[in-house]
Amino acid sequence: MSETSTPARGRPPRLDRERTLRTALDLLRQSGLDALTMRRLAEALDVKAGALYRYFATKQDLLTAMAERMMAGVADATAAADDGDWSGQLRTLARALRAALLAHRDGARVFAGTHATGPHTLGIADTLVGVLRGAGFSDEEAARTLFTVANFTVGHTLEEQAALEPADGGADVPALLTEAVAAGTYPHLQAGLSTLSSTDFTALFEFGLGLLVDGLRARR
Amino acid sequence: MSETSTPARGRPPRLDRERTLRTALDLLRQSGLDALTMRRLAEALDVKAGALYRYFATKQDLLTAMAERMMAGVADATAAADDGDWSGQLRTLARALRAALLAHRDGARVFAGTHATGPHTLGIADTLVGVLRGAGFSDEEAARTLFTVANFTVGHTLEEQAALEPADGGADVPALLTEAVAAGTYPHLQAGLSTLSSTDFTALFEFGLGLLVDGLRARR
DNA sequence: ACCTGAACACCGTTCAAGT
DNA sequence: ACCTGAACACCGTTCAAGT
Repeated sequence: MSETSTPARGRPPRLDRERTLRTALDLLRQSGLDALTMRRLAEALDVKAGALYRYFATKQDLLTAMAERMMAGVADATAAADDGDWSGQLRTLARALRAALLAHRDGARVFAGTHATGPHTLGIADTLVGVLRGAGFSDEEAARTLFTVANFTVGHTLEEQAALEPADGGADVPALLTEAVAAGTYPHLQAGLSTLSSTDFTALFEFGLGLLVDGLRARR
Repeated sequence: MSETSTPARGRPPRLDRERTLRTALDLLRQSGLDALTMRRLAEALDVKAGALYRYFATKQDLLTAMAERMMAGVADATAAADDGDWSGQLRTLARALRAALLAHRDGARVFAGTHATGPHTLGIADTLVGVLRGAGFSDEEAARTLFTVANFTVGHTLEEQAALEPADGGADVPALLTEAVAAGTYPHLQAGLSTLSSTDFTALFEFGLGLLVDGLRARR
């Protein structure tokens, strides 16, 4: 009885899902999604690329596991908060989801590109639906709200992280927008220019979240 | 004076942005974004891949032009509609945006992965902001609503089109969800299961859009 | 049992050279 | 001026063979 229950015949593995996952998330944080290749990940693990396929059937599988792992902190952050009624709890949940995506470089792109169905992801979903059912919303309204809040949050954070990246293509969006608007063609965009080129994504997220919550309140 | 104003010295080009763009959108419709490679596009145009770079600096450039082209029909579809007050016009705009993304395979993925700032895209944005300003919302509220509606719509359609794709990885999401929920671990998801595994994305979109509109109404 | 070596079938992009 | 040929520096994935 040296350490584990299974006999462990042959050499002990140098690799496992856990170490691979941690290294992949580190590499993501350092280099971004486009630089996260199976070959570079293997190199960081001091192994050849082919070896990764013993633990993850495809790269997509690995990305799904990464997305699920990103959701790990959300439940705790939510439980810790003291947030009153259903609307406060819903806000807390949505903010924690955005924060979890923002906590990893390209987090929203990874999450949007996969379909995580692990315990963390399902736990968050269950909690959110539970908050709404507890507040008297129907099962159908609660389920639809889950999707609406998730889709809005992911859509928002996708934009937010895209705006944060260097945008190596050249001119950034605000600059292009300012230029196009200056020509006088888009009067309404011109009026909202200061907000449109603002980088206060938190205020923007809170605005959208506020609309959803008020819309829900009107339905009770 | 044979045909155009410019002298056209040398052979007439076999390629141009317009034909390349049309062929690229055709290829997208037939094969999806993952199969849209510069090499395959070149083959469809009966040319070698290197030739494409005379018209588009990078693949990202081509994708941005495709995203802009997808927005072409939105303004017309919006103008044709007879939709009453600001809330009806806002709904029409959001529905037309979703329809434009759905009209092309992987449309939302293409749109989300680029930052189109062409006249169609800016025209839609200007119209939406104009509707809200005309209804008495502040410039800031109008601009923030633009982002909220766009982010929600793109986030929703990303999910919708992902659910429509074959999902070659194996079991589909509803199946996985049903299985996980059956274990009894997620009581609230279990209650909403019929809605959660429903494929009525139009109803889902309308629910979210309705929340946003009602939220806006509460702000006037 | 676990990993390497080596290959297969691709990618986006560049650029000298041809026409 | 426009396109080809050929290369550069990569990809994800598979699988016989080694240890």
